[in-house]
Amino acid sequence: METEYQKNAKVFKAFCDEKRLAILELLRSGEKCACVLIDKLNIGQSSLSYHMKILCESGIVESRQEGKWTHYHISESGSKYAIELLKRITTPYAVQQPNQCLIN
Amino acid sequence: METEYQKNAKVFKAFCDEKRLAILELLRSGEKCACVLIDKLNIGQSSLSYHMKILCESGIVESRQEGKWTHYHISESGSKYAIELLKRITTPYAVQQPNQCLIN
DNA sequence: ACCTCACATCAATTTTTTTTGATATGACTA
DNA sequence: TAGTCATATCAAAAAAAATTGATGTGAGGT
Repeated sequence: METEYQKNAKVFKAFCDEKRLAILELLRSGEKCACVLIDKLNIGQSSLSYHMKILCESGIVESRQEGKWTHYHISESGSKYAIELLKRITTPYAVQQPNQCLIN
Repeated sequence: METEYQKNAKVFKAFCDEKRLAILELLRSGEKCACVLIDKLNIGQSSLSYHMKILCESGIVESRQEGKWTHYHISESGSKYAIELLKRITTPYAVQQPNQCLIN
């Protein structure tokens, strides 16, 4: 069984590797075919495939098949989700303070 | 030399491990001493120290010395920075389109 | 000054992630 | 339907991250 923490960690795996950040940077300018990414990034074919799998599993990237080619693009909903999640896990929450009302 | 990608990856290293997410969750309710964290998570002393170092280096957590004790808390500025960074790297930017003006 | 406590650091080991080269799959093409 | 191309998957190797137990360090207490 996957814990909440493992599930959330998976989302941020997308961003904790420099190769994947480089891939995302390329995708920022629009959808790219795998072959273009391989070409621009100096990376082996199976290595790219591995990273794309992680990016897709994180929800940050989506793929679209077109004949033989696979095109990848940044998922708007996935990105929004990650941003909200990041906000949530870094926001302190109000702790039940001992009652400080003087008349009690 | 550290690339921009390596530098950014370091920020998100804070969030891609379940133990560190568990630590952050504890810190959400307020500053905690290392000994409390060790106690609440089931983790060795040197292991906690290792994770705290990564969290501090990411900028997400800050530490405060008080006598023998080290207290850790979530850094508001570090969190804000991470959120802005995440927004930036997942936001597609407008690409120079071929000029589509009909009179040219 | 010595002892103890809380934590950091280190070195060795274990575990996980990443890379690599080989092979599989599934779509187009001749 | 045989061949080729793009990509996924696999297994082995390499590299990086995490855990562990031992030792170091620096603050307080006696």
